[in-house]
Amino acid sequence: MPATQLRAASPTGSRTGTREAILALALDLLQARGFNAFSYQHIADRLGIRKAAVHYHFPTKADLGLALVAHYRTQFEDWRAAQMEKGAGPLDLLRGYMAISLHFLRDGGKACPLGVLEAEFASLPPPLREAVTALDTELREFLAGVLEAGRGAGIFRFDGPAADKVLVITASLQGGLHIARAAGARSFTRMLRQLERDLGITND
Amino acid sequence: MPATQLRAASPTGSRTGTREAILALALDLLQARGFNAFSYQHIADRLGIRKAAVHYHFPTKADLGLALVAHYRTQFEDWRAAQMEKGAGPLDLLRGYMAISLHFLRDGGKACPLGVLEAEFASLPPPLREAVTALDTELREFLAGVLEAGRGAGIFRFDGPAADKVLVITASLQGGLHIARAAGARSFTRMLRQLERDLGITND
DNA sequence: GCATACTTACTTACCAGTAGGTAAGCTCTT
DNA sequence: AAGAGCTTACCTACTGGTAAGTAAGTATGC
Repeated sequence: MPATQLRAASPTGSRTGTREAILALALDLLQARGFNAFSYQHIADRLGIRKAAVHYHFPTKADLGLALVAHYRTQFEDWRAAQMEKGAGPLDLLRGYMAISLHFLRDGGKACPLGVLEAEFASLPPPLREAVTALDTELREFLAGVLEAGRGAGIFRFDGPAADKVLVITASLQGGLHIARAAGARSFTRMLRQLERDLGITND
Repeated sequence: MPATQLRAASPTGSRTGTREAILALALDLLQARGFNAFSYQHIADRLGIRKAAVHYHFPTKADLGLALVAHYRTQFEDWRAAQMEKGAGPLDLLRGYMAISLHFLRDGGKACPLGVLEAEFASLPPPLREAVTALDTELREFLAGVLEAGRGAGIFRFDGPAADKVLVITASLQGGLHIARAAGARSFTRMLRQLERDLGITND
């Protein structure tokens, strides 16, 4: 899509920004309701455009899902780059990652995009499944590095491989966001505190 | 539902067992695909009956969802009663609970019914939401008791309130079952081992 | 500098399929 | 005779997706 690149490069080229508006709204709907629980019609209605306009930008729902994963991946990469630039340590990185989840929860009870897609995994188009698996792996590898570095620096304390510990932490965060919808937001903040205790982090 | 009680009480009263077959299949579909991802038509097709027959037993999908939660609750109560009868200790109970999750995963990559319903919480009929919250609370209270008893007996070792630790464990189990679909079944068994390590359980 | 050719970003109008749900009738057992 | 347990036939709403058309902008050749 050379035209898209052109628009992205030159601000004057983007007259409406419809594509970006669809992506932002769809990510919201995905996190708040799930991939199978929103339709092109919902997006069109809330954006004041026609359904076919959504299909123009994202021909099939699989295309939209793929773009959503790519969009979320970009957001994560930007966050990671910003953290690295300001020299964030393992504790900053872990707490920053937790803060992202907490922000989701407070923003209308949203969940992690990957957690939502994994919950609906069986009904996802195969290409979307592969994209989810790939990003999921990337996030876990990043966090495993954070955990290992933190343990080496004496900031975290835990038994077993960091690759196993990261599974507990990401599963807790994703599952905890879902549980918080039924059990209340406090359940999630209490869970976060417990996750820190389980890493030997002593709170002031 | 007097008819249900009658059929359940007197085996001769149940000629076909259609109601039970619907419940069993619907629970399967719920765990494997999600509440919004199966339809009355799916159930009817796989059971060799008509869609209206499903509506006869469960007029609306909310009714079916409510029955599903009640059904799962009964299964849990039966399991708990059986464990209590054979004098299971905290470690048996915790591992038994983990084994249920592992059994779900191996039975076609199914997830915890409550975890699935919580992931779709926003699109659930309000009565169903309340039933989910109630059962979720019950399960957590049970497990918190197990954790506290185990800590008192020197079997488990963890910091903080058992009510917080149970949030980490249930969120891990529910989230871990979803993640396993994208990351593979091994990720779940490794996560289970880490959960045990985080409780100070030393494996042979 | 102006017409021609083409692209972008939509709209209107439609499609087949499926969703949940209902009313009326049939059949078998008690 | 009555009711439980269905079936047939239907309804409306909505799903993802497509075809055809159009207004507005951009690029190119002369």
